[in-house]
Amino acid sequence: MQRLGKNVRMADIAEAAGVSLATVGRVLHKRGYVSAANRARIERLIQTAGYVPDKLAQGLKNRESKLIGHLVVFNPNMLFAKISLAVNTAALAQGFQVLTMTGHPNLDEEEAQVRELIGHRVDGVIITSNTRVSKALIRKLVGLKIPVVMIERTFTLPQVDRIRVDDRQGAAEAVRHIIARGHRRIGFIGLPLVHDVEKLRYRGYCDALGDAGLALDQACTCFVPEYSVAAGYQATEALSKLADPPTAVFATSDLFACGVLQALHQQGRRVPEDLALVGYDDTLSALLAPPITSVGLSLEAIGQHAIALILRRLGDRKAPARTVRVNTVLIDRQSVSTLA
Amino acid sequence: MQRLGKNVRMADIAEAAGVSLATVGRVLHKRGYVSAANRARIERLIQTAGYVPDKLAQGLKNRESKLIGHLVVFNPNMLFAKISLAVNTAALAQGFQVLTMTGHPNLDEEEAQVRELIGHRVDGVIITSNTRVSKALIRKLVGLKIPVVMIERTFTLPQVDRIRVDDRQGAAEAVRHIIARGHRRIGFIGLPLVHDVEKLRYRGYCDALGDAGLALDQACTCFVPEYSVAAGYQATEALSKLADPPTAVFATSDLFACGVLQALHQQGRRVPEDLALVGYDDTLSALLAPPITSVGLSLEAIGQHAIALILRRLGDRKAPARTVRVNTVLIDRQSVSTLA
DNA sequence: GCTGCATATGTTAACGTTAACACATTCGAG
DNA sequence: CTCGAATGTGTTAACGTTAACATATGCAGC
Repeated sequence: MQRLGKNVRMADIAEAAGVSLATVGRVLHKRGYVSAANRARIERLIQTAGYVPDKLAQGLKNRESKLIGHLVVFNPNMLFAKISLAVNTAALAQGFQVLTMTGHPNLDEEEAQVRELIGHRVDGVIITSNTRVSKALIRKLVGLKIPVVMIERTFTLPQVDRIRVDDRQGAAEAVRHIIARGHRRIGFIGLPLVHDVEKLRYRGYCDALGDAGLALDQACTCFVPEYSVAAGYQATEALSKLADPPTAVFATSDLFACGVLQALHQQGRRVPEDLALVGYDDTLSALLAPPITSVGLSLEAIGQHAIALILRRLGDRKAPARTVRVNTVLIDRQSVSTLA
Repeated sequence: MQRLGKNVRMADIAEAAGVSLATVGRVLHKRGYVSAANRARIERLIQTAGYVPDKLAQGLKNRESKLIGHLVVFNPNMLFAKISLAVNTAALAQGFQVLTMTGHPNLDEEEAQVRELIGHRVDGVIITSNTRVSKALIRKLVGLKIPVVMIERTFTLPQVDRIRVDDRQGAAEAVRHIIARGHRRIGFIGLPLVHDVEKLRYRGYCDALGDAGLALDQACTCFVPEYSVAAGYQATEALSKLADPPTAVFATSDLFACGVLQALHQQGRRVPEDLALVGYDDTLSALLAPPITSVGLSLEAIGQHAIALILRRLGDRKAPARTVRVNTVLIDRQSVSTLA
């Protein structure tokens, strides 16, 4: 039966068992009637021959590839790599594989990547926040009836589901934690408010200050151009130079927290003694010296929801767009000192 | 021509252009004769209709999926995520997509993952060092004539190509760098020598000491059970308690370096003033306070070689096994002080 | 001894692409 | 004007799987 160096086919099993393709198919799909004797024989043959169904043929016939596309850009703190991992894991649990496109897409490449996914006839596409993928391109996918899920992207599109992290609440919780330890002047490091996600984190920061009756001091808020260590470093230097510098800093990314620590190290100051520090995304915070309190995202939940949303839409292609909210978890690592 | 919500097929193009499938095929493959008029018309139709060839059908016919499997386990420092990224990028440049399996495989799962890849009829499989994938399973792939490339795994198997990083040289260079700055007692933190990769790094450490005429002091070498921050922390505490503690430490992973920094922070000591430190893999070192000198791996080279080896074997399935060596790059970040 | 249903199996036409093959037409060289 | 390239196009049989349809036997109920 073994055709040298070739994959075993249903036909090979059928021949060896002396039955037709259909009977083998019935055993494989556990559907329809097969005599006990034949079933046993076929199952044994499948085992010993190491038959594995050809997903290409299955896909061609069934019009489904069991492949899901994931558009994402990895960044230095590898948050998106972790999301990618979560997506992969959740997909695998449902019998899907993930094609991850991690480009740095100029707008041409972006289009090429989507074409690539369409070519592979992916059953769904997940688009994460830090890609540029345009509405037009998403509409193209929708037009092809390919379910699309966006993670942490803010615009809405008919028949496109979304996953949003409750960043406002997450940030507020972090800042409340700082306030509870007695801090009154709390610095903020984040991206300009043109980024919706960042807007939410900033609002959460404001919420917490407001709830505690603390005034928002513009001098304490640093808006930097990009997620990077260097940006955190520079922001910290700026904050240090203030006449009345903050005693604590809330950073909207662990990358910023790294920069804060580097700046402090340079100045010979320490966390938490000289400055309290809380980061965001919990990607690096456990690794730093000292380990930093940070706001963790529920990555597994994100992955599972992404797959679940695709599955749902695979069942009902014209279901109304749904937005799933995912919460955050404050992970306390003692980088916030208690102030007198 | 548009069949609502369905992908455009060659047949649709052919019909619209008033030609046969074969003619469209000739345009698509740029092969054979097509009249200029027809060519232009067909090309335009392909454009406007947004035709994308079905890789499932192509794969079924051509017995190639344009998919490459990658077996890997992501670890906390995300080194393997970065390798994964490099592999993806290199694959894409050659028209391949990557199916990444990032399990924490008990030996059953491992088998299931490989079956999954076989099911998708991957054109090749890349296996990275930190998986458990057994020889038996690899032999199965070889039996199916699927090219296999192993990254940083040490055993040899006929028709299985390998990529090895020149860890011995990389470690030696790092330690020589430390010695050049005047250090004489240099600690070592690494895994037990049962791991071949670690064995090489340890040998490199010994090489450098030997070349400099320095004695190897067993007391300065810490073999810890796993790559982790905690292990680095504990090793540092142990080294600190020595009567004659080292003035520098070479760690075989940036994760260890993180632990070293945490331990020093705890003790109120500083890098590089109180201890020189060099890490390995350059995954985290740039983010730490202070940034740490580390041995970088040529990730892009690893990715490109992996794909190139698969391509080569796709051309000649019974080519003899080849091992490609990839070098390292010492990235100096001033975490090694100059001793008197 | 039918009828009808449960059981058991086989045949065949897709799915979208490719490539081998066949069949035209044109044109230049002899 | 005829032969053989060169040019241009069409037909068809795979690739491996699925599912609709067809067929056949045995047996219970009447």
